[in-house]
Amino acid sequence: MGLSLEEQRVWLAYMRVYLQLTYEMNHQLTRDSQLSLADYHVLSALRRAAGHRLRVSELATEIGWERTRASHQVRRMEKRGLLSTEAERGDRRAREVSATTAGREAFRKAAPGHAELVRKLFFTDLPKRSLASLASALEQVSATIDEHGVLNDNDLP
Amino acid sequence: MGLSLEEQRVWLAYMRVYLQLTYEMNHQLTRDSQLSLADYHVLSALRRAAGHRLRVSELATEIGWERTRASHQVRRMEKRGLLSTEAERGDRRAREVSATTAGREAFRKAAPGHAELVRKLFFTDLPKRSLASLASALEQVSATIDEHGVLNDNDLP
DNA sequence: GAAGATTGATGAATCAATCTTT
DNA sequence: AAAGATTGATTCATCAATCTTC
Repeated sequence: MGLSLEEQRVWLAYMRVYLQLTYEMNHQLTRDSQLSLADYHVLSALRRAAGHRLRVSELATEIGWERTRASHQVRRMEKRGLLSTEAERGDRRAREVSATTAGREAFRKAAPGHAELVRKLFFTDLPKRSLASLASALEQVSATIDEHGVLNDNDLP
Repeated sequence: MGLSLEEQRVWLAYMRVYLQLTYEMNHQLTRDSQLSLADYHVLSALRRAAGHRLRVSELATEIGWERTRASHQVRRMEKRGLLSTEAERGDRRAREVSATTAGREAFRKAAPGHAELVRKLFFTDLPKRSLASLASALEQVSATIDEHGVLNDNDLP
């Protein structure tokens, strides 16, 4: 059940990066723009999405949140004028979320500072030759979580 | 300023793992034990610490939090009987935090389930031969953040 | 009844202001 | 005044309960 020594080493390093980086990203964003890290995740997911729109539940899955959290976040961002929503034609249970002009503009303004932070804190001292293997390792982990994770787990008994 | 294509690939994968894994860890812990992920971080940091005790600000640094967050968290955990604190001899401004017997016991009970989740979601499909390079890459990133990050940045002008 | 989503209450995180000891 | 830490107010996250459309 326990982790091997080498796995423990990986895990401790991962946790350190995760904890430090979360703080730094959130701090930089709230200081230099009017966006929180949560806001940024939402706008970033919408920008990557086909048609630049997502259902609330798709948005939640994309960001690794529960629906209820996404719902609250969307409501608050809508109130601030960053998002707009409308009922989906064909299935009026679903709501489609998209960024307003103001939302896209806020993201556009915040993106360079965020990217600069990422470059500075994550990539500065990382040798170029290690990028490919790092990418495949992380992609593998992400795939494993997709398969075995519990978020949006619609398995039957 | 922008990231290269390969860097973008690494970053997207990192963010996906970070978002998914945070949710899964927190969910598993709160479901199977009486500890939140934040509680677990605190108890884990104390267990690793020399003498199994840390000042509030050391604890904060270790977990990547601001002092104020650590202070609130310690107060709540003390109320629940998981931690105890005492003024440091020699410098009475500082408070030393340590886990109570109940706190250590709660951690001991929660640890196997947490480790099992980590093994399942992170390491299952990760080839053994990629562990060493993954560890050095993450350790390098952590060192970079230590150097360039803003958390507990005591630089002079 | 199930899928998609929202609401309301409670506990947690963040920011600014404050307190105490050095 | 600076270092170490806490407090109080506001915003955010989480859980359980509910609503609406299929």
